[in-house]
Amino acid sequence: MTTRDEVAQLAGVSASVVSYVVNNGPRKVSPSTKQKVLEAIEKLNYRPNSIARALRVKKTLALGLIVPDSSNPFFAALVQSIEDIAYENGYTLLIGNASNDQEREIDYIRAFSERQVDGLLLVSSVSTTRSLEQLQKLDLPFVIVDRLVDDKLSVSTVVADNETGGYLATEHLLWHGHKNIACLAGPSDLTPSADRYRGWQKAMEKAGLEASPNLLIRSEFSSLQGYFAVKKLLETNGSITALFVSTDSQAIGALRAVIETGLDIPRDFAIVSFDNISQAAFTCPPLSTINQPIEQMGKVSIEMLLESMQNPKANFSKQVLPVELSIRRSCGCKYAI
Amino acid sequence: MTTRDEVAQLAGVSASVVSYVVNNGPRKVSPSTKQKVLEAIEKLNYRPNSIARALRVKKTLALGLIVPDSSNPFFAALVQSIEDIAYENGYTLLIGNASNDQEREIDYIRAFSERQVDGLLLVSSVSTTRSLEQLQKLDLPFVIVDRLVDDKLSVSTVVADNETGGYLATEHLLWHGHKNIACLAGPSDLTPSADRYRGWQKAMEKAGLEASPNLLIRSEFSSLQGYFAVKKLLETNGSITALFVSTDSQAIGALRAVIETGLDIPRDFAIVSFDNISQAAFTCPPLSTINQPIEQMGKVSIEMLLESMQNPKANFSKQVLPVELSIRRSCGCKYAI
DNA sequence: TTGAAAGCGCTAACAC
DNA sequence: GTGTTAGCGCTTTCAA
Repeated sequence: MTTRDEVAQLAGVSASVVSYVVNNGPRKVSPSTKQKVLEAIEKLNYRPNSIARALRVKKTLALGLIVPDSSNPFFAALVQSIEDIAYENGYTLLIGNASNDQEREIDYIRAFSERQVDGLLLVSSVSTTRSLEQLQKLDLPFVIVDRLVDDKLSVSTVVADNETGGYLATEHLLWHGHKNIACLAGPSDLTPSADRYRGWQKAMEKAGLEASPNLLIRSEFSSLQGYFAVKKLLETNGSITALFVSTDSQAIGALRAVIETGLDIPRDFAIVSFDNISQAAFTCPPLSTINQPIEQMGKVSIEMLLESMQNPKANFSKQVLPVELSIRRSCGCKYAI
Repeated sequence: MTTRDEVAQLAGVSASVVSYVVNNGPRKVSPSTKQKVLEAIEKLNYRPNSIARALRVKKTLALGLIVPDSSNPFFAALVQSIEDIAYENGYTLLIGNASNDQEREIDYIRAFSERQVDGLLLVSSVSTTRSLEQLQKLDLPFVIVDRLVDDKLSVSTVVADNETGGYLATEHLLWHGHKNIACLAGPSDLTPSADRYRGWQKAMEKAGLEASPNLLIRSEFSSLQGYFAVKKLLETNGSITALFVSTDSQAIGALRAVIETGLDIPRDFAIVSFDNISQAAFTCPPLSTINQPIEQMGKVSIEMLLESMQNPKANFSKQVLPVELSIRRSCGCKYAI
């Protein structure tokens, strides 16, 4: 690797001048010397060492992102959207897959902070509290994504309006005339899961129906677990005619479980789920689902992070992004895609 | 941020001793001083600055990974498996999504090398040649994943046995009695796509059938593009009864296109695809597909990279990983999942 | 318009 | 067993 000093030597100038031309500043250099430097850079194929630069200026232009499961389509889409905006802003993304493991998550927080990332985006695997403790004593700008934290804490968060989403989904199922509407929720310690569940509950109660415990089942956020959960539900409860599922991933398994019992969707059984991942348009039947503005979520997250990087611990904000029902076929509506 | 010098001062020792206890070497320190240092570290909540360390030792313990589209389920799975092994080995992953854009890919190569990653894993978006030029003059260990390069080049690669996969898939369709077997390939400049296509071609020819151009269609690697391509194919060619699709993503769209024409799969029409992403088990009907050993691919890639990091430009290797047919329902076989 | 020099936080070779 | 010191490659202030 060639260094700045070698360039300086070849160009016959001092090291600082090389720096000025590489960074276009902070001082001006005469066109002729600039030319010489540029030629030397070209000739030696010089590339500035950003590690050395980072040490000096105390900025790495790197951001950390930790997610529970990067191959889950929802997170994959979120990661992509975040990566995109990071790239636009000249930042590089360090990615950590916590694999739904709290220890690993905390490990990554530490590793990324040691690597001096300028900011951190975190989607917690389990509860956010322990990671929060870790982060608080780290003096590292961060924002919590897709997880709600105690309102009293001075922590920036961005989430979708999960409760409203659960409500809208259930309401739509009620509108189709269903009364026995079950809910397939996710793990209870994740706030999106809890909020979507609450939305279902409220819609049921508003309609004068009981959100009874035996209408509620839970599973991890995967198609396979969704499949098993619904399979079991249908074996024990034959009167159910509709289901609100807390993620599209689970719904993909749910569809299969329902179909295997010989029921036709949507004729005999309706499903509305949540997320609107791109696969939702290609299930059979296509999923009616609550659209989560994934791109916007990524965009807002980074914007908030950059904001709090400029204004360290000044202001924090809690953003709740709107959701809407995206109608396809699984709910019983007539129109396709 | 507290630094090593502050720790040294509080513990009443020299800076090097702090270094020795933090790194468990290279020199021994007496238990008592070690204790003092540890206490100071604890008290000040000291975290070593790995940027400074990297500058000194010329190792960042960071690896770069560039993929064409991180939200594509296949790449998402690949990224996850690579991240996992990187983590096990104490490396952090910088991730770059090229968005199928050659310029952006090259941009990332440059950015990652400036960041002094210890090694790079690349899945090219378009042709690998331009990126290869860039990499060659960079003196950065790298391995090309899921793309073949000219055998004569001293470049390490790991790919699945795509041609055999295409052959096996088509052979299975032939075994089911199909004769008019079309092929939905991917972009022709990507080697996996070209190789899978060749597998189809060879199987057809071996069976004495013509791999005629009007049995071949192409689309990008997405469900939506797969859908459009097959839709068009079926409109213009009514005699086709089976289809080999070069990726599961495309096949998900293909399934839908076929079903919309009123045909039943697998009764009237059979499909075998490629990749065996986790979603393939949940389509309807579930996809029979060529299993690509994604985890192993990640594992082997990193191993090869670590190898060539230790042995700079000494030896390179070209690994071809075996594939196998994973039978579900879309091909016409009777057994499920 | 440019050069010299200090120093970012760390490691490790050289002293003792 | 421990302290001192010379850098790693860079930015930027201080001088000229």
